[in-house]
Amino acid sequence: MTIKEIAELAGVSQMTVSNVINHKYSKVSKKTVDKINKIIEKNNYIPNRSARNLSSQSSKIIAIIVPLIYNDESFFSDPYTAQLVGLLEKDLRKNGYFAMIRSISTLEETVSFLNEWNIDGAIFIFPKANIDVKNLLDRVSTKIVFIDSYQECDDALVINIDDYKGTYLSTKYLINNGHKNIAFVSANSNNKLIELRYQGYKDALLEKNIAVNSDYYFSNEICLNGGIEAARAIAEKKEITAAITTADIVAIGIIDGARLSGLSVPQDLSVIGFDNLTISNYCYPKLTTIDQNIAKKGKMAIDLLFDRIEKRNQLPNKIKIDVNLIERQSVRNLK
Amino acid sequence: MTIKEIAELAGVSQMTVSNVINHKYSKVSKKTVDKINKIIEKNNYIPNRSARNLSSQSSKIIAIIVPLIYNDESFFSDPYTAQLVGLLEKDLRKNGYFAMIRSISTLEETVSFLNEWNIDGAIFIFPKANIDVKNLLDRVSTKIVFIDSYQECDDALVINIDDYKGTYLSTKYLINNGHKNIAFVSANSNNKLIELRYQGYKDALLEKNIAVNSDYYFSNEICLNGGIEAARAIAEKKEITAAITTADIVAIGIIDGARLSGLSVPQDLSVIGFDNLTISNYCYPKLTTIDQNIAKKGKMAIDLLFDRIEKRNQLPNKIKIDVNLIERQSVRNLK
DNA sequence: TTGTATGCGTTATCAT
DNA sequence: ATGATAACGCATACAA
Repeated sequence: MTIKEIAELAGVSQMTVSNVINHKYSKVSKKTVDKINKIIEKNNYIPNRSARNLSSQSSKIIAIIVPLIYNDESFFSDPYTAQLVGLLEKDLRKNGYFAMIRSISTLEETVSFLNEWNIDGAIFIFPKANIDVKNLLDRVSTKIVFIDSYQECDDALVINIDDYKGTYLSTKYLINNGHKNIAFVSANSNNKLIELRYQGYKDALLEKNIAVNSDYYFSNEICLNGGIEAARAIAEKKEITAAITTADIVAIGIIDGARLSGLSVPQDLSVIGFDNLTISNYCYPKLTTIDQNIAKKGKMAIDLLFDRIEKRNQLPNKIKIDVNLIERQSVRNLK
Repeated sequence: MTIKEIAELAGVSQMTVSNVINHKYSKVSKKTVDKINKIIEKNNYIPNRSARNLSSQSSKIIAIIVPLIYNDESFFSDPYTAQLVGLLEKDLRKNGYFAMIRSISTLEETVSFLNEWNIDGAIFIFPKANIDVKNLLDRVSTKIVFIDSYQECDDALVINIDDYKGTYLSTKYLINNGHKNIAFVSANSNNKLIELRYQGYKDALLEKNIAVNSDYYFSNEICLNGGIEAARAIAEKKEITAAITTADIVAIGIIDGARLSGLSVPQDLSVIGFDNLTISNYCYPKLTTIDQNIAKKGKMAIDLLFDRIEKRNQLPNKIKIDVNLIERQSVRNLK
C-alpha cells in the first residue's frame, strides 16, 4: 500500500495525502483530512520509512552508541549502561523516534555509520577518550550528545554529573566516620573523569590534613572481577580500613573479594560505591554509594538532543547533574 | 557524495559503480573494479542506506523487540534481558546488520513497525503471551525468531531452553539435600513457560513421594521487590526450608527479604535461582542456580534468524537449549 | 485548497 | 563488460 493508492482511493492527488500524513492541516480542508484519514485507517496504510528518509534527508533514527569494550564481554554486562539504554529507548519512542544501538570503536566507523543512515541524533555513552570530537562534529550533521565525557571541545553537547563532588562526598563521609587510610579504587583508564574523581578524593583528605598516599590508589577493570582483584591488593595493606570506588559494580566485587581474604564488610573494611545501581540496594551488605540519578541523566540527554534537533536552542552545551550520597550499610563508624 | 559523482570521477556509468559496491564482480572487469574502489576509498564514499533500502525493498535492520513492562521501569532493569541484548547487537554487527531496539506491547504496533521499516529480521525477547503469532506472521515478511516463547504456532521460529528440566533439577537437588517443604516462587504471569517450570518442580517432588502443596506456590513480579515480598510470605510458613524461583533476580530479592524477616540464607532458608546471571556469582551468599547459557541462546537465535534470511533453511523451527545446575552457596544440606 | 513536476540515491531490467 | 532508463515511495517547490 502506497501513497499513490491511497490518493486514488480518495480521488485526490498524492500531495494531499502526503500533507495529511504530515499533519500539514493548513494546506488541506478539514473535510478531505477526515476522508483521507478514514481511508488510511481502513487500509492500514503506513508510510514507508526508507522513502520518507530518502526524500526528507533525515531518518527518525537516534543512535545510541556504546563503547566496544573487553574482548568477549558485552557492554551490557555493565548494569549502569544497560539501565541508561533502557531509559533512553523509552523516551525516544515517546518522541516518535527509533533507537538504533551500536557498539563502536573508531572515529571512521562512527562517521560512516552516522552518515550512511542519515542519523538525526546520537547519544554517546561513556565515549572513549581517544576519539577526536572536533573532527567528528566537522564531518557529520548529526546532533550528538555525549554522556560522561570530558572531551575538550566547546561545541560538543555534554551531560555530566559532578564527578568531583561524588568522591569528595564519599571520602568526607568516611573521614567523618573515623577512617584515615582510605583506598581509592578506580578504572584503569586514564581520563579526565577519573582524574576529577581522584581530585575529589584527594581534596577531601587534604581538607582534614590527611596525607594522600599514592600506594592507596588501585586501578582495575570496571567489573566485578576488577573489584575482587582490588580487594586482594587492599587486604595486603592491613592499615587500610576503607575504600571508595568509581563504580558500584566494583564495590560489590570488593565486598566479595574481601570475603575471600577473610575480611568482612563493613567490620573490617568499609566500602563506598558510585552509581547507585538497583542491585546495590539488595546486595549484602547494602551498599553506601553516590547516587548519580541515572534517570535524570537520561532525560537531560534526550532534552538536550531534541533541543538541538528541533532547533529550539535554549539549553547550554554543557549540563552538569548533581550527585548525593546514599547512606546504607557498607560503612562502619570507627568512632 | 553519491554514486553519480563517483561514476563521473571514474568515467563510467552508475551501474558499474553499483555493481562494484555490491561485489558483483562477475559483471565488471577486474581493472575497473580496482579503479572504482580506489576512487571510493579516496573520497570516503558510503552508500546511502535509505536509497538502498528503498530500491532493494530491504533494510539491513534487525529489530530486537522487548516487552513493554511495568509502568516506569525500563526493561533493562532485568539484567537477563540486558545481557542478551548486548550479545545480540554484537553478533548482528558482525553479520553486517544493524540493531534497532524497540519496546512494544501490541500486535498492531509490531506489524506497523516491522513493515514501515522493511525490517529484515526480528528477535522477540520473552514475548507476551497475548500476541497472536499466526496473525503476526501472516501480515509481515520479516523473519522472526522468538526467544522464550511457547506460542502455539508451528511456523514460528523459536529458541527455548529446557524449562521443565531446569526446575526439575533444582527441586531434585533440594530434595537430595534433605528438603521437603519447598516453595515455588514464580512470575505472576500465566504462561506456558511458568507452567512447564511448575511441572518440573511438581514431578521432582512426586518422584520422591512428596505431596505437592499449593500453599507453597508464590507468585510475584519478576524483580528484586517481587523476591522480597515472596520472602515475607514464605517466612510466615515456618515449615518451609527451601525455595526455588524462576529468576535469579527474584532469588536475590528473597535472600534480602529473608534477612528482613530475621532469616538467613542458607541457614534458615535455602534458595535456588534460575538464569545464572553474572551478579549471582557475586552476591552473598553466592547463588546456586540453573544456568541457561545466555550466550548460546543469543547465538542460536542469530543462527536461526540468518538461516532463514539467507534462505539456507537448514535448522529446525524450534530449538531447545539444555540447562544445568550450578552449585554454589545458597543451599543448606539438611542431612 | 489542491495538483503537477521533479528529485532524493540506489538498484533492476534490458540493451549494447 | 558496460550503459541507459525506469522504478522504489515520498516530499519539496511551484503552479493553478
